[in-house]
Amino acid sequence: MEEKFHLLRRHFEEVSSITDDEWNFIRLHFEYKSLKKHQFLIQVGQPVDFEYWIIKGLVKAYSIDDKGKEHILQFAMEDYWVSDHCAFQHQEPGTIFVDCLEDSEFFCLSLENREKICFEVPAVANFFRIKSNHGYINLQQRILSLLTMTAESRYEYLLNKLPKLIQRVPKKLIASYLGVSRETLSRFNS
Amino acid sequence: MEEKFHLLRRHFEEVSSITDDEWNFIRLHFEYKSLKKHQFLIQVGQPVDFEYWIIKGLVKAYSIDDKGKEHILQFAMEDYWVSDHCAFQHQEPGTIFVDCLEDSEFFCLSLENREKICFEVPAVANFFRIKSNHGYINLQQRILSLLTMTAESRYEYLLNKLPKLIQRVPKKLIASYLGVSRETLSRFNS
DNA sequence: CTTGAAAAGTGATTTAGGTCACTTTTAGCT
DNA sequence: AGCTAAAAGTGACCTAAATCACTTTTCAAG
Repeated sequence: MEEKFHLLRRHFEEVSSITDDEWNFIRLHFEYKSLKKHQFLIQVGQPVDFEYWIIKGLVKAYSIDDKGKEHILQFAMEDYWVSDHCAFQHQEPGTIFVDCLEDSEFFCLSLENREKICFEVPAVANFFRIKSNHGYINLQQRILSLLTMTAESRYEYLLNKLPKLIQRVPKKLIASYLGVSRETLSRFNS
Repeated sequence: MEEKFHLLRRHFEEVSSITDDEWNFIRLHFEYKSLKKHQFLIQVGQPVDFEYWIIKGLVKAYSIDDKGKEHILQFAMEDYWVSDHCAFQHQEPGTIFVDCLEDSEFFCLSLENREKICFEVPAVANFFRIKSNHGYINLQQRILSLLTMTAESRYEYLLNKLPKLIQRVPKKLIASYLGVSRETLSRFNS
């Protein structure tokens, strides 16, 4: 566990360094959680009590439409943050599912604890500010890719950007992330 | 100008209140800018020196593809922040255009000044953290709408969510924001 | 007011990608 | 190793939306 907390500290310090005292305060506000493949981290209609930092593993965040079709909002693996941010922020029931594609481990941060450490330790507020900003930029680029690129070039782009991810995830889920049918994606390689 | 700065202060205080001293420090870090309809705030290839808070007016942020087609990333009006966040954050040349759909006024914040006031006044770090988080949530919802909804229901959804915007913006730009052709959008009403 | 340009509407045609139905391949289990 | 289930591939067909070409309407500037 010490080792795992060390990874989290290193993650925080990618943005700006923090003192040992600050760190000892911060770490008290995280809980540890471990799940097996196929278990749910978040479910539609259930409370969303935490944001999760992934120590190890891989999850998918997705919503299911009226026809039962899955649409993937995000893949998240080691060193990523994941939650139903909307439901979490407003402390409302979940609007999406998040489940594990591999056995996974998490550090869990409640809204109350997040606000506490942000207002107590300014470096943490800046950490989340900068992380959130990066996330925003990434989503803008995904939107642009959805507006401007064909399904095939979105696929090539993703292959290029996250090659390790593609290896760990079935192609039908990649299709669902790209907004393309499984069959169409399958015809791209050929 | 006092009146305009007052609006900006009120905007900051939507998240958490700040002292007069803090405010007097903060406001020194903003510049004022005013542009006429059709003038550019940001251009591809040009430096992106600021993030902009819109005092008054309306702008569009968009990229142009190889066929010369415009794809709208964002509309922004009074009380919104706009920039080429990606280029701004990395202090690189612009990757998108931002121009005015109406005569507009802005408060401009440089990266250096943003970091200065964030690290000097923790309330500001928290302000941007929370704003950025809200922005992230909005973009996630837009991605979901692009993945799960038909063009027509995206249009209805937008009509419902931002009715005032639709009145101020030509339909062909709405089409470009929704990722639909002008002609197809035009057939939806009938 | 008038007039020229931009925006919006509309019909005909094309096309990217979806859907359905089926086969082949791959990967976990015990 | 052998078996089942999930994943991936493939052909035939369908459909939502793009594109092209043109007309009508609206709007802003002299």
